[in-house]
Amino acid sequence: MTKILMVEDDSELAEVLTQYLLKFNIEVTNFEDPFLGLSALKINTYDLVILDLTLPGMDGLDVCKAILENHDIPIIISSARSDISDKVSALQLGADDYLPKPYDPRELEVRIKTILRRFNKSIKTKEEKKIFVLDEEKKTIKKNNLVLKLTAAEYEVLSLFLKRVDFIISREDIFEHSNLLNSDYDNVGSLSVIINRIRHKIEENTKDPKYLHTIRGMGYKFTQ
Amino acid sequence: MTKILMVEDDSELAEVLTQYLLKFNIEVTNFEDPFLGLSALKINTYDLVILDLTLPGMDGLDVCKAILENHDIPIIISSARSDISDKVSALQLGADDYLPKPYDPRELEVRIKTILRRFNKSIKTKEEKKIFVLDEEKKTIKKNNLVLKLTAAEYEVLSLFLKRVDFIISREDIFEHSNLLNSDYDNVGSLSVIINRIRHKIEENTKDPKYLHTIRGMGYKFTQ
DNA sequence: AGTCTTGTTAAGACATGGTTAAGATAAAGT
DNA sequence: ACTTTATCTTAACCATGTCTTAACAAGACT
Repeated sequence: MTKILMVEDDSELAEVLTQYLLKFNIEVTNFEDPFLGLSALKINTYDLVILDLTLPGMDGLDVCKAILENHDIPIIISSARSDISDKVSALQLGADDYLPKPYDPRELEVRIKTILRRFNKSIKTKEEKKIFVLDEEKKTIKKNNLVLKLTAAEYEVLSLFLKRVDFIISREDIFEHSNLLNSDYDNVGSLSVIINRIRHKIEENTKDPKYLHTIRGMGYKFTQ
Repeated sequence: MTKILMVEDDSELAEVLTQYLLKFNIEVTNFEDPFLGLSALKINTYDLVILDLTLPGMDGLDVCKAILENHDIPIIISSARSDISDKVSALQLGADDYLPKPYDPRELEVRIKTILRRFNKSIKTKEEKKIFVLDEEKKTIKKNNLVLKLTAAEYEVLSLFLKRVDFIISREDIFEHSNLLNSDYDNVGSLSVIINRIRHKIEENTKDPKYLHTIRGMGYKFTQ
């Protein structure tokens, strides 16, 4: 979960952005008062700051400077002023991006991700990247939030793959971990038929699978 | 001196920017043809790429993708199109910034500096940047965080090299430590074919290998 | 009975590793 | 410097084992 500190006095806008970003597993905490924001930064850890420059009664750039002096955290400046000298001075001061209002929330979202990608390459907004979701209780597997229509054996096999994403699973392993399939280690032929059927349900092009890969001589591997 | 590779088919604009950025100790090399730019990137080292999206007769995003696949270099997209979906897809692809034309050269200058500031910082933080990473559990080898598509025999051989970086390994040794390859010490010919195939997957220029070196009369040596 | 699911089979598609031969390259000999 | 020789590279091809897939059979469930 990515955590963001926002300093924005327009509470309505803040709420809209908070709701929007939440969809992408980004948690926003807003402070209308920049000093409250500054002290929150000292207590909690955040991944990024979104700072409104056009704060009433004070210079947002000073706040920006104050943050940078004490923290190594990326800052995105958001401002109603869009003239070039503002942009230049904010970025020169150390901000990482400058978004003139009004902006599209989608742009904010990708810019956040772009900056965090560089800042810390290991920030993987994991949840949103999951195309396949296994629900063991309901015994369903969703692809892009759509429940796949799988038979019992297909579910059994695919769920095993989902529990061991990126690992090579041998045919024997699949038989071992599945109580449905005939535990005859000989009939590997039937397994390729099941794999084939699964592929037809989850892949766009079964000839060139995106998710369920064959590792020749070893078994299969699932990649999200 | 900061070196920048620019791909821009408007030669007039390119000239203006080159002159402007030179004042700030930034050297710009422009290529009107993106493929020339791509090959220049392989030969020389640059600190950043400025890529014009609206290239005639081709998709600039493909160029962007091609660059990112082979290089870890910041990219600023410059485009005459300013609609949100273009921005979003470019940034999602891995670009570091998106500047809609026309823009002020001053803004370009500070954005270059902003990105390089972060980029250099993030390089400093990652202690060891291993280019090749072997994951014996998953039976994968990554080059720059990208999983290489290797066959069983190729994996076997390359993983041996990765375990003995900087050591000369004789052909016999390779056969000994690999259970896949025919243990006929005579058929050294087939090994050079495998080496060749590995080189094609990991080297930029197989004629002048950066990693997998031939030690004539002795064997091979791998260097990270 | 009718439908759905799983297993069997067999043809053939495919990837892989090996073979070969021509050519490139480097070292050694003259 | 030149030729010779040994060594290595590389493209093209082939044999082989592996995997896919369609069609069908057998069984299970409704």
